[in-house]
Amino acid sequence: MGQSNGTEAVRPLRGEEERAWRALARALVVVPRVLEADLHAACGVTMTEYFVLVNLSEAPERRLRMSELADRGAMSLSAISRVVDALARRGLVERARCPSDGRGFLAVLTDAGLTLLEVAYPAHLRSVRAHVMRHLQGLDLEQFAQAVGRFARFDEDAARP
Amino acid sequence: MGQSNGTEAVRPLRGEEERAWRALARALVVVPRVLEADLHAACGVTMTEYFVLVNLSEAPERRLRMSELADRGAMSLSAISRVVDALARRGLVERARCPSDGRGFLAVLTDAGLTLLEVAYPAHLRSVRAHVMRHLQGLDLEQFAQAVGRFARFDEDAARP
DNA sequence: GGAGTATACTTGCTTTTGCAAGCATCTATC
DNA sequence: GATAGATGCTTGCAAAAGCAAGTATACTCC
Repeated sequence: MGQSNGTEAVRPLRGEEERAWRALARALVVVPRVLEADLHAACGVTMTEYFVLVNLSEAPERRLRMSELADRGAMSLSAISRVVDALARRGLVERARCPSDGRGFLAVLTDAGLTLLEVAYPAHLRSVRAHVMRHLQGLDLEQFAQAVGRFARFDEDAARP
Repeated sequence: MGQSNGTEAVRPLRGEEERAWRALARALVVVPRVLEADLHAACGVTMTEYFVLVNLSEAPERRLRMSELADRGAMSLSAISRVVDALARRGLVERARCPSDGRGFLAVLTDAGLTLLEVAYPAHLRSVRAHVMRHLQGLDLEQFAQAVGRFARFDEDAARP
């Protein structure tokens, strides 16, 4: 965005910074792919579909607005709209008009959707443990969570390093 | 893959594990998007195009086989093939037949490609520092790199947690 | 209470990418 | 040295997702 002009010198990464960044860059590509593959193998849903189902299952009355789903997942509304469509065609969710706002729509988790989650949730959890959490043993998880949680935050990272 | 059947009980994540995973899951979605946006704003190339250009610039004679590029980037050969096509259309790389193997093709970085990198590299570096590395201050970077570097490795993570 | 604007969602279009099939070339075996 | 299979790359096709334009409903100010 409004950073400086892009050609001035920037200190390159030091050795240990370089290694940390390379490891992370690789993880950014590989982890989503592996989790997606595991989930697909276990129950035939994509990560975004799973995300919608889980969020609905945790919501009061198992229902949420489209925009709420989009916000939580950092996905566009159009993506959510299509994912909910796809889930509705398979009977895993139903669409309903929002009673308090006629412009709004709700996605409602069906019993079939909940049943599918009973397979998908443990499968995904096992996958996350095996591919990710397992490797964090010995680290200070609170410190890790705080650091990673600050990545790409609008407020914090505009300032100079 | 060949894991157990997916319905057996799995211990849910503990509080600090949960927070670490949520932070990471968000980063997995948001970081690539932000870096991509910065890079595009700075010089109009995508991350995968940038990745190809950087790897070529570091290679002997500024040239690499398609398959070598694909391996390094954990991308499919078809994706690389198209990206190199796109770069070639813009004059940033050239294609050449591999002299030692008539089946193979090389992507060769042009002077124009190198010039573009002189803008793209510092822009990307600044972006990585601002959005990611900046937030790792205070952590043991070697330990972080080793842990993250083990994520989604085929060998390690088949075993039980 | 009506006109104009804002909001919620949907849909058409485009881009990116993986998979699978196809083609060219190389290698091994006879 | 000819034939069979393996390998390297390209290309057709389909899925996923963002942007922008369209539609329907709500809100605001007169």
